[in-house]
Amino acid sequence: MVPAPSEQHGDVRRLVLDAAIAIIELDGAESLSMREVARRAGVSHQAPYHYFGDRSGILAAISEEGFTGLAQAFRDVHETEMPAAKAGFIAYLNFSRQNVGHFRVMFRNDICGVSTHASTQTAADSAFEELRLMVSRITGPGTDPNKEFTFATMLWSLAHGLATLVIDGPLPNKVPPGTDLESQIQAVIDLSSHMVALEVAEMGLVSRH
Amino acid sequence: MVPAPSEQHGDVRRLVLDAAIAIIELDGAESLSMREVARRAGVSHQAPYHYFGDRSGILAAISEEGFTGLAQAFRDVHETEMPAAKAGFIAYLNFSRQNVGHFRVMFRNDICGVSTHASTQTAADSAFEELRLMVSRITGPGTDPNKEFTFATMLWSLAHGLATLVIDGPLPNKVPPGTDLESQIQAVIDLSSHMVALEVAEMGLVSRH
DNA sequence: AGGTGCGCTTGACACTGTCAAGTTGTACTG
DNA sequence: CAGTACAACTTGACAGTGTCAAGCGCACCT
Repeated sequence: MVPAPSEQHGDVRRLVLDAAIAIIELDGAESLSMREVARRAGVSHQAPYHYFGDRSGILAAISEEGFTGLAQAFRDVHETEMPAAKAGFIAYLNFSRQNVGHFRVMFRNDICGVSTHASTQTAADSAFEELRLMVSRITGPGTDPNKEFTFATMLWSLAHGLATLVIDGPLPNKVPPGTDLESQIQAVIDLSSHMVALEVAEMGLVSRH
Repeated sequence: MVPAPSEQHGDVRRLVLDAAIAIIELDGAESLSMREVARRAGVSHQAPYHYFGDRSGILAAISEEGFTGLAQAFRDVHETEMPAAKAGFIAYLNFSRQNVGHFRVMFRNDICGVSTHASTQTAADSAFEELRLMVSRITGPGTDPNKEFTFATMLWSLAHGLATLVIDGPLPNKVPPGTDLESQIQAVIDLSSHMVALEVAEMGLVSRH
């Protein structure tokens, strides 16, 4: 079949990518099939291979896009007036819930392609660097880099754990009656921010001494 | 081919399950193939179906086993003399790292089978109940149930995030030179426990007032 | 002795990822 | 303006996959 002339061309790559993201969002990366992607994008079963090489290529492209977006989300945190930790949590949760397709791929080392696709690797590094910058704003200047890394990992774990439990985990089913998921997420973020603030305050006291 | 008489029978189910867990541990749930499982277990390509119905059945069985194990790990926390929060973190991390195959399936709602397989559901519920009990030991008696749930979710997020970042995420590649993964994990756990203790202490002060 | 059913087996089918080899339009060279 | 090179797809083929259907052997009851 000849390519439909109704479609402005050059978009095929984007069409394919969006179809893939939609499938992952609906059914998980597990059931991402190149042929289904092609069908959704309205192209031959081989067109996706033209742009992405193979299945891992399409996943790498998705996670590259995701890491770029996450880095931007981290940068945007600097603009808010909220405490940095709280703004960071909210940014992470928002990003993950608004980009479920990307998120499901990005943090799965087996399929995200950071170790196999250089451009994905760079995008991931850049997101991580933004995280580091954000954390150094939270802990304040002059913090020991090693301590800072530990702190960053802790914050990251907290945000990442909550996001994955919400998106792919059992949390939505576990919300007690009388409240809803949204307010529980808010409550966890508030509690976490408060707790982090306590820790930062104590770190300040200790280091001042 | 006639079943090999060398194999003591009745073990086939276990053989199949272990083969599946091994595959998931090596290559992720993504690439769990029923036929490969059968090959590893040394049975026909249809034998796994006899015991587990279909692919989702085998995954459900794995996560059921996982949740049962996790519940036990939580129960064992009561025996230690460590602060409960710290012991809980360590238990969660140890469980996840020693049962990577199980863990990779348990917290993926799309494949774990909690919503489709009743026995998996019960096992998951029991693990969650143990978590709740553990948390109530941390926050102390008489805490508002809603607040307690929020606290539980926060602790769970922290532990779960760290575990997933370590097992399937980019953390192992990000450890700064001069330290190793193990000591960084320890440091994050220590920091987290300390921070949680600060929060609990403040909660106590506030409620006392 | 004859049936019943569990614990597997082989066989078949539609579907998958991927390699190989066209086909078409477009851009650029001579 | 013919020629050619190349990107952007296409169709075709192949081995491997999940799953349905049906068959076989053996233990156990009646």
